[in-house]
Amino acid sequence: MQIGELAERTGVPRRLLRYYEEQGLIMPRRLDNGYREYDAYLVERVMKIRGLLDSGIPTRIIVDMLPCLDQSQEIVVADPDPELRAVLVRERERMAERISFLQHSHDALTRYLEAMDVAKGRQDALTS
DNA sequence: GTTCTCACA
DNA sequence: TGTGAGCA
Repeated sequence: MQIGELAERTGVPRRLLRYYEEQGLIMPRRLDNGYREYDAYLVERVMKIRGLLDSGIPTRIIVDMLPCLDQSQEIVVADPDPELRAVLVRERERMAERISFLQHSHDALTRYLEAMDVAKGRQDALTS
């Protein structure tokens, strides 16, 4: 598929897809006319990349994680870099903190919605 | 329609 | 990290 279709199927603007390519996140083939040609599996990959970026993971780290993203076969790490591992552990900790924060916000929202429903119930009881 | 690059928030 | 503009 061409860039327009991938953009539509992933919800990621064409401009951004080219940017991801520039960052080494995706490598489409080229047609004879120079247009980019994307394989179908890249739809999922782009969405996973989006998720990682939205979680605050920088592109340079996502590049290193690429083999784990296309989870088709077993992950083989040729050269286990201890430094990269340390970076990834820190990222995972930051992610856990954000998840915790979101969970608290989620719970607070749930309580507020319940309070709204209670208020609505009182209102209905009065006006009926 | 697509490509690219440069500038900029 | 991501966008806008101008060009071919």
